[in-house]
Amino acid sequence: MANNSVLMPFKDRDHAHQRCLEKALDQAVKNCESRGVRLTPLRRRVLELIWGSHTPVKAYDLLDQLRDEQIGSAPPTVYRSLDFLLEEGLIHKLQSLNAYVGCGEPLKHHTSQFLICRDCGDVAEIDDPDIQRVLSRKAESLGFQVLDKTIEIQGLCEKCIAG
Amino acid sequence: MANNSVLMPFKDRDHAHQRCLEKALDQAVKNCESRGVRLTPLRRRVLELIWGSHTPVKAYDLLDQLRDEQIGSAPPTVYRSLDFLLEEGLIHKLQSLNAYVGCGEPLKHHTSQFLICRDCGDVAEIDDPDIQRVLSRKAESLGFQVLDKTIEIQGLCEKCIAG
DNA sequence: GATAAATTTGTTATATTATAACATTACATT
DNA sequence: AATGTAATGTTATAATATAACAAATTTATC
Repeated sequence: MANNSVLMPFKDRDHAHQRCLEKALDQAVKNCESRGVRLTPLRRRVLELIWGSHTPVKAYDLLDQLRDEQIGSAPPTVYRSLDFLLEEGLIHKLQSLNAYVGCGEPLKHHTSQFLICRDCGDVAEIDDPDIQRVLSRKAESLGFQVLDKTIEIQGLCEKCIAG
Repeated sequence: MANNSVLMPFKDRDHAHQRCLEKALDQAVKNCESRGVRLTPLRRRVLELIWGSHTPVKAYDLLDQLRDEQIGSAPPTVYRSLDFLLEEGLIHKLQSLNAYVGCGEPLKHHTSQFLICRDCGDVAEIDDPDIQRVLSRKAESLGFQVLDKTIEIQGLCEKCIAG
């Protein structure tokens, strides 16, 4: 990849999504082991369902899928799993969509930036040092202590512009 | 003000909020006239209520206030007014709070950046050219066409850090 | 292994945020 | 006044999320 600030690219024609799902699950298992937290079957399944989608997933869509599989049955089931996965840095919530995506770089907790295509719904996760720097510098200059960042760019991805 | 990229500052001890409410309302009236859209009593009142608060306002809080005044009575009343005000660039929605704030620079449609204090709830609106530039440049380098931006920094404002 | 403690999940109920659909009223133009 | 358009009212419901408490499971300790 030319640009190493891209944590999760847009999914082009030959993007092998099955592989990145497997990779994500492997990493999640390792992360949870090393942190001494439990990636239970339920939590694991929710993470799989999120990674299984090419686009951000809504909580109640997850709930429907779990119900189809006779796992979990009520909103708290899903929201607790989402809370766990968010807490462990395995997924992100997109505030402008009320939807969830797998984290492209779950090894470290971080803030990142999202490019959201309004046409195809696909999302790219990036963490650009220039963006982080300019935001931190600005906050600092105003005496503001940064605890978290929500950076979501809505627009059209290259593929959709090409038509 | 030292830094002219600040569209709406944090409200310090001697911030005369009544004056900025009046200024905002005056500007809103003028904007709507010049655009040929109607700032009806309801819409105007919603805008006043939003500006009347020092912190972001929730839709259902607005609804409660309107009910107290025997104006409007149901959610659509409020959401329609909010939609109008958003459309006209007179307010902004904070996606990470599901709440609304008056726009510090309603003369032009624009995207801006928000610093949200988790302690006092106060919000500053800025529009920093460096931030805009670095985000635009990054999007462009990925072939992404920007239509809108959600940039919300959560943290602690200077006052609250000082304690 | 039995027991106690802690964590996770189930369950029911409800809170919060937002929109759909259609009726009515107000305003603007003729 | 008649007509068309925009705004608001009204009822119902969709979509997102959490509270509170019970039951089951896992982990730690005896």
